[in-house]
Amino acid sequence: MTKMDFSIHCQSCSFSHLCLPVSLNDNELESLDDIIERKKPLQKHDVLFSEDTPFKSLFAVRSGSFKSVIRTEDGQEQVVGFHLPGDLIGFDSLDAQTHQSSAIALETSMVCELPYHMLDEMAERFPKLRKQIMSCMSSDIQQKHELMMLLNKRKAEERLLYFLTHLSQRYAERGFSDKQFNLTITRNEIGNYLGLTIETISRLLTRFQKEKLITVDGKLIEILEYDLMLAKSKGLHHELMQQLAC
Amino acid sequence: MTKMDFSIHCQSCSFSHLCLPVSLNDNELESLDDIIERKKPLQKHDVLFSEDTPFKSLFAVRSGSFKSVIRTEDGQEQVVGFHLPGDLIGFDSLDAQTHQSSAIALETSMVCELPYHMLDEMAERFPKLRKQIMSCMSSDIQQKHELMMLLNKRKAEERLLYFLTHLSQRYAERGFSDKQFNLTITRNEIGNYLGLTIETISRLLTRFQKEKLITVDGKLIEILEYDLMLAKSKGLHHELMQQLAC
DNA sequence: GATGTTCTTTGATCCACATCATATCAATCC
DNA sequence: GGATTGATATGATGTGGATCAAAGAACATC
Repeated sequence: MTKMDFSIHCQSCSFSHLCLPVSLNDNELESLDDIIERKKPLQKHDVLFSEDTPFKSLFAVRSGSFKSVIRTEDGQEQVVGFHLPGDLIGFDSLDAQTHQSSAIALETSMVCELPYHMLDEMAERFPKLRKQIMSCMSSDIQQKHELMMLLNKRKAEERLLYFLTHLSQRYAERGFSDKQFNLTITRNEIGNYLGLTIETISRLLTRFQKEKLITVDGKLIEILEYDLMLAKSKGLHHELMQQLAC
Repeated sequence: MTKMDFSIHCQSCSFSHLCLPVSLNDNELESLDDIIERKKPLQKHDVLFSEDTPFKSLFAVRSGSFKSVIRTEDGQEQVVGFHLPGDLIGFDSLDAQTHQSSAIALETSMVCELPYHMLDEMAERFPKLRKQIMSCMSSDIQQKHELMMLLNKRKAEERLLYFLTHLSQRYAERGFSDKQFNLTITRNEIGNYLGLTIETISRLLTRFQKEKLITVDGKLIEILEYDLMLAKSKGLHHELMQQLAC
């Protein structure tokens, strides 16, 4: 046997509303499910693919979490994204022979492998699938635009608050606890992603705690003031204060 | 007559090697050409679409140049891209009812309008077109990753050198003069894109000129030391120097 | 249970770039 | 021609977060 069965199918996957199955009917879903290869679990730090792996598949996160990183010519590393269950990984490599980034498990995780040529063939037959793939890529681009704004215009405090509220929101979408969660992402990785040092992240987290926005206990984060954090992350806090003053 | 004819077709367009027509055969190209609407020219500062324009088409730049900007809730503007002939605009909005960014002409420019639902329908019939659209989006994402690295890891000098060399390279791909060109982009827009102030851009440009990397005469830029600039933009300069010393 | 190792916290210092202020220059409009 | 406006340049000053340094915590290994 060459293909193992790790038994969960799209039809019963609790993240299908965020993944490609969205909007497919039973028939289409079954076809999609047929081409998906369930891989065996990856352990923390395991490399799903790296920048020299030939590109032949996209991956959907089934459980756990991943980071995507690119490596620069002078050997530095840049985290370009974090992936939660239901997310698709690999959209940056459709025009290349090999992957253009590396994907690394942040904890014990499972993925579904979607052979790209089969997916493409299905996209021909199923307009809704085609539309969904395009939508995913589109919102990926959109999110990168927001990130550019964050990195160019926002200061450390706002960046980290954006990160925390955004992560909270993504947990909520997945039915996880969104006000209290365990970070599988290290402070180092957060800093790398947000263009800040680990020291700055650490200082801010303790400050947020003093300000009663969150509580921190190692990797366990509790969000206490979501709305305020969200407002602050958008630099709207000062304007709100001004409005109150007027 | 509802549709004006501005007469240049894909078959004779000198940027087709960068645009969707790449890899299409004559037959396919003709079908593509049929769905394209040539619009009348836009003047500098004209808005091709903005964030409240209903999304129904992608646009290909036929001549001139554009910037894409997003607006934040607190009213700031973020430039997220510059578009030259052959580039496609609008990939960030495929999953939305309205455009998710604004596109503004930087000079007198022309575009081809590609109604999305017709393009999608063609993507069903022509695998190569489908592949090309996906490739375009994919390299868009990839480029955004590179940009994240630039904004997070590089200092002002390296960012601007990247911008200049990258622009030069894009001009070269289009058969334009790549060592001497007129910036249709203002220093303000460059700064906004790179997360720097206009003063920093101005100071760096004069410094680069003193260092004999470029000459600047208002909007006219001449690249004198492309290779050196490229190396410096990647932070490789110091290592090169070290290697020479060893 | 001692001993590296990796991750995090906290403090002191520094610097690249922002900010502020003013000057220059070119284009446009009465 | 003079006035107005927008883009650019350049100097003086300030600051947010990097960098440097050192010490805890948490975790793994034997």
